[in-house]
Amino acid sequence: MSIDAEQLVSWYRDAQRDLPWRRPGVTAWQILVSEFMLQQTPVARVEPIWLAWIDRWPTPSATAAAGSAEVLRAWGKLGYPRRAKRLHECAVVIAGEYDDEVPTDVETLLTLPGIGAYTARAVACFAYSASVPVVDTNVRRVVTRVLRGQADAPARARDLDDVAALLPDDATAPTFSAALMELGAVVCTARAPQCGCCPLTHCRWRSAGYPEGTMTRKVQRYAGTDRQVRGKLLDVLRDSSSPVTRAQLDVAWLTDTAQRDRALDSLLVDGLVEQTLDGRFALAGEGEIP
DNA sequence: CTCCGGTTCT
DNA sequence: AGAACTGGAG
Repeated sequence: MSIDAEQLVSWYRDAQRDLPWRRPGVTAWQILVSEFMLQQTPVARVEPIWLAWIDRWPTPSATAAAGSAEVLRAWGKLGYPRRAKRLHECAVVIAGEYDDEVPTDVETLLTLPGIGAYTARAVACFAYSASVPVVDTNVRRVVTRVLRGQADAPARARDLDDVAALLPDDATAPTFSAALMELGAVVCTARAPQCGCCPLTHCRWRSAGYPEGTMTRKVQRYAGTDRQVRGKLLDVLRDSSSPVTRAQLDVAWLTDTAQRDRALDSLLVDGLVEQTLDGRFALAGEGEIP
């Protein structure tokens, strides 16, 4: 059981989106930055921020030198700001321990902050053309449908090996991986798949008559959660170039004071916010000398 | 397994 | 009102 690499790759060569991090001349670090930003975040929202970001900080050392507070500010409202902190930490390590060059092997990449199983392989594959399986939610969905005939399925430890077995045994492997992700992103989508535009001639899901998915997803609310409160608190800190008082933070969320306190505490624990000696609050690294 | 943003589309 | 979005870490 496999996926026709020829069909998929030739479709990709013609139909791929013109994304800025896919253009020639983009460095491994800049691809790494795009992968951090794309974690759980749609392409359309990442694009403008990535363009401004690499123009301002094109290298790990430039990013490290900027300081974590400025990096958190530039991250803006992209979401999951812990990613920004980890990206800055990543820059510090690469600049300091790897001579400003992104490591090429998956094992080393996995040791860096914010880089997990997906991002390590995405960087190795897309930045260094390594023939490694790149498995994100899109790839998992495509493989589940085409090869297993199910609309969706939970992630399994086997997924990595299964996708590795699908890779063509030649130099087109990285393109095949990009194409698999692209197919999941624009054709074989979660909600309204465009099967009429699918380049694959064999698909078990189609043969089976598109059976419904059975996965019960968790609701992941946002309004009224601690995450929203954390966002409100960070809004205040991003907009201030100097530390703010507790009272200035308190007005950001008056609905539930216990929740507000819990949110602020979690930001301190995550290292996104720091308290100054006089008891005020600031973005982490605000006081550092750039 | 849970938590962690914020926007957009349906 | 839900769901989806190129995940990682505790």
